[in-house]
Amino acid sequence: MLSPLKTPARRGQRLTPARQAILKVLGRSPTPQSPQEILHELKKFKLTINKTTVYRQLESLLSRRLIRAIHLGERSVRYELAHGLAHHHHLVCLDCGKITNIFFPTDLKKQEETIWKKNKFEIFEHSLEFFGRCRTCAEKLKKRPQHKNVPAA
Amino acid sequence: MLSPLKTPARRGQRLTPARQAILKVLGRSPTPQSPQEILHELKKFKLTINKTTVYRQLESLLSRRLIRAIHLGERSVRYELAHGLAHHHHLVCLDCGKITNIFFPTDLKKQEETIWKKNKFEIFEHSLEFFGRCRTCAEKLKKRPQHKNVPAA
DNA sequence: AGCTAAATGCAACTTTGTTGCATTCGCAGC
DNA sequence: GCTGCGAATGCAACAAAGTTGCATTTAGCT
Repeated sequence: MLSPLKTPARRGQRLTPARQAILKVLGRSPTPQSPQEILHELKKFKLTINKTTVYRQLESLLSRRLIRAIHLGERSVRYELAHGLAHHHHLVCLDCGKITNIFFPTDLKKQEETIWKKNKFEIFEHSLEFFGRCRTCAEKLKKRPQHKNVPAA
Repeated sequence: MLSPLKTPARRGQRLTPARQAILKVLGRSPTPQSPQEILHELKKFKLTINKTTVYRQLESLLSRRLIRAIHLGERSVRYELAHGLAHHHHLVCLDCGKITNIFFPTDLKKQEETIWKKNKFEIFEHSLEFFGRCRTCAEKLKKRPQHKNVPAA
């Protein structure tokens, strides 16, 4: 994360090409994108945007709740449009890294209430991600039984 | 994560001072620790262990399922003993960064079954973390209404 | 005690994200 | 449409976190 901005409240006032392009990239992507991936996508649009700008725009968009940060256990954080999709979670394949969105009602309301009662901890959001092996990798495994990221216990 | 080891299967064969010390640090800590924190703790034991060794041991311990990796939206991954505590989740205060373990039955079995049926995605593990504000920070806020990491929408 | 491969330390390196500062540009007011 | 202000950008240098190659040490076997 970037450190606090000098004038955080004023950020995100202008509709600049960089901001538009980043939103466009995120809008087109079905799954959350890392800063590196965004940078890479921007080049396809023939827009060479400096990485500093990308990081700063992502922070601005995040602080205004236009995008959400997703943590899938990688070095980079991923981002997705906050209002692009209904509330959902992610499946992460530990073999190929593929990310899939899943939509189903996770009724955590009761549990969030319990936490509030027990711990007096006020919950703003939660993160629920599933890690495992996707169908494609499972089929490959049948043919050639070997995989890289999931060593035996 | 480190790239695949040359001989991953053979790692973790010896009981070395470094391995013992890292397990001791994790065993003493109530909440998951980052590599930096582990490194810092080790110094308290008058053990100066190289960061490379720490990263390699953590990977070895992880691959043997002696520890678990926890991702709380920071740059670093955190680790905790795999068998130290029953299955649990975490509360992360966005104001002060405090981490709390919570133990309650999250019945995600049905949902994991649904995912298997629908997506043919085999789940090995899940990650459920709650982000918000702890009691202490909430009380501070009453006195001096200001906080840093949770800008208004 | 000697052997061998696992484990370690070190330095150099890569990747990812950050900061300071000079310059450019969106846009509100004229 | 011009102008001025401050937001936004680019660049280069920096910082933090993690990785690699390789020479050396050491745990655990015989």
